Amino acid sequence: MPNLIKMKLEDEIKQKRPFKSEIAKLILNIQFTSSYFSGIISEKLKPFGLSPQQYNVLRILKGNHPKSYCNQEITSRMLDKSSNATRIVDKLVEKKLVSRTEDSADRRLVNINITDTGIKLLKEIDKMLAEHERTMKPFNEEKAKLMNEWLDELRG
Amino acid sequence: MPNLIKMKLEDEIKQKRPFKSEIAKLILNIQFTSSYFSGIISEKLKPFGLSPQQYNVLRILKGNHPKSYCNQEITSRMLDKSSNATRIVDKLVEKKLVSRTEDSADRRLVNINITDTGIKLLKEIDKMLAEHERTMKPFNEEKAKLMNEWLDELRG
DNA sequence: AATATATAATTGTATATACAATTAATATAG
DNA sequence: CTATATTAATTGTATATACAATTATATATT
Repeated sequence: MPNLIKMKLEDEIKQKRPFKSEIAKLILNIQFTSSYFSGIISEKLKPFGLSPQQYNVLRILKGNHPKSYCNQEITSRMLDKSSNATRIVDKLVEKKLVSRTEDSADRRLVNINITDTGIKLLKEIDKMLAEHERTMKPFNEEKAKLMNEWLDELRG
Repeated sequence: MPNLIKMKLEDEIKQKRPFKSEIAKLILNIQFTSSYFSGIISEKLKPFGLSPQQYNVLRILKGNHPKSYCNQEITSRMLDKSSNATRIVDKLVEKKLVSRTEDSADRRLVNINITDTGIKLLKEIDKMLAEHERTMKPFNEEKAKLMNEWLDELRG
């Protein structure tokens, strides 16, 4: 039901009293909407055996392919700054989607590359996501652009 | 640094290529902004010994005080639908912020109430949060209202 | 060059989350 | 009225997260 019709935040979380302010409501709404999309994305990724975080890291690495990124370069590009890149990369190495090599110039660093298998998997996932987007209700690009600016401002 | 000046999402996650669309960017921006606020809120709650989820549940219960809510009524009102209300309530009971009583009419249900200690703690937290809001850069209420509508639409 | 400081990654550990399995009580069907 | 299905909460368990501690290497200081 929540997916089919537009529902106000108050209805989704069954809040009775009005919010103290639109901004107070906005913070909750952002958290709720984020969790809503995480749920959907996580569900869509399940058949591919990836968690949203693993997918995020794979995309970061593909964005720099064929060059590598070290651990901290990945961390600084992740959506969730507090997560542990080492362990996420562990999982991706297990699945042979990325490879690790020690940096010869600075041996503290470890260079991480996406493999061909990883690139192929990402292509499949992107195809699936594009398909999914087609089934979504269209949302105005101009509105999205404004919202992006306002979200940046809200954090600023 | 990210807290002091307005920074675009691309800079925050050091993305080089432009996004495929404003909407694709928006989904990421919502997740990033949500994680940003969660971090702040979680930090602010730490001195009170509460996690964001525990705080969320306390507020839900206060919203219905002096009446109780059962487990599923709490779950349906939580921001994150997939979390386990039983365990969060466990923690709150340990801290004597809520109490549990078996429902006499339907013994499958457990009625959960916020205690006086819980209400007092929430008052302190609200005071602290109001103080924090005063130090925040003001954000236009009208913009916030529009964003709330658009977020609802985006999920719809 | 030896020592201290800083940086990068990993590891340890407690807590939280996702989700299936279980238990207990109630509602429904034959 | 008994058997079955449904509902509510709890428990089990694997995985993920937060964050401190550790290890290894590099840089800076005397």
